[in-house]
Amino acid sequence: MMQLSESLQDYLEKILALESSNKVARVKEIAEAMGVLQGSVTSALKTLSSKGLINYEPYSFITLTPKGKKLAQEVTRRHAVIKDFLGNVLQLEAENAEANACRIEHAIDRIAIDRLVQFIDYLNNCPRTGPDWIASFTNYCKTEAMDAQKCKTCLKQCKDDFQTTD
Amino acid sequence: MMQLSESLQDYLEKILALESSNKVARVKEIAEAMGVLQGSVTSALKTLSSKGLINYEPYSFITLTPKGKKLAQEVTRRHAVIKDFLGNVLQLEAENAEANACRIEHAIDRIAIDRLVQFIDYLNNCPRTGPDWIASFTNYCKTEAMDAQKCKTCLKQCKDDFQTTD
DNA sequence: GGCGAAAGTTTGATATACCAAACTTATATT
DNA sequence: AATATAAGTTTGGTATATCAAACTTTCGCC
Repeated sequence: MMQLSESLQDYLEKILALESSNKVARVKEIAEAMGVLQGSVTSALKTLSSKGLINYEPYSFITLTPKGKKLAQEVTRRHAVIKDFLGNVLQLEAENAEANACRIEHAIDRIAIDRLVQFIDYLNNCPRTGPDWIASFTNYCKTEAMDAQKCKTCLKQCKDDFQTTD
Repeated sequence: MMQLSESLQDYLEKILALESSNKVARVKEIAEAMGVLQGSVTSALKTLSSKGLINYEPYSFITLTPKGKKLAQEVTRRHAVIKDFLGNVLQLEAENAEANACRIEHAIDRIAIDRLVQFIDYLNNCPRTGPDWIASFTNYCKTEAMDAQKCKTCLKQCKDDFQTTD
């Protein structure tokens, strides 16, 4: 499709978020969300507009075109998937998961994201893993040890749980 | 520590690889490895040299300083961990795992990488998961279905395997 | 309606990273 | 040792993304 710079992808993402909450986006809000000055936003908006991704007239509000919205949603989805993995699988703190997701969303391609979605799904729903396996991973992160006896008990519990809820 | 641009981190990474195989790195080889022209390499080398990360004299070969080597090894480790996860856990094709790792290595921080290492380790060694669980995930990716009966069999097999190898 | 503040834009500057092409140095061969 | 060629460097230019500060437009309020 169209290869946008990381920066422009970020602008689209913020514009979508503002559009979702406020109907439209304004330069000042985008600048605050991006942590840049308003002048930088105006430059970016011109570029996005020239690529047909936003509706932009000087001194007016900003909305996404259908094309821009689709792209913004893709970026937002990548962000959400990665944050989910980092926060709910790796059990990173929310702030850290967010910070890493912001960067990784630009570095990962469609094939990898789609597979990651499948992985998270499988991990959550396979009876051999699921939420209690993730909890046991969290515990492992604290203790750094695997104990054969504990594993045996854990495994038995896991099997019993699945058989009874069957 | 010192925040290097993605590009300079890539240069360090390539220089380490060349140093490992050839003792020293040369401009031409770095240019080939990076996919840029030699003139671009010379510019980057000056910057790396000014930051005390490489030993560089015009028209001579290049080696890493201890500081540069440490940084290069960190980048290389991040790369290897991510490639391992993408290739051996998510089961992406080697080329795709490599391409994504090249980009993600610059986007992920130490906390996330360290946790990912723990996760891969736990996934490989926990009796509830391990290589056969990953194989069952790979199979799931093809079929996109979870079957309670299959799960029951899979879980029983998993438990039996662990008990006998105990 | 006019005016002041807030919002938005423009301009000129900086920094990074790259290329193309001219130029310099090193080397390899005879 | 001379010279052609390969390797390395320099120069000038492009593109992106940002800031600071001057400038313009819009909008609310009296």
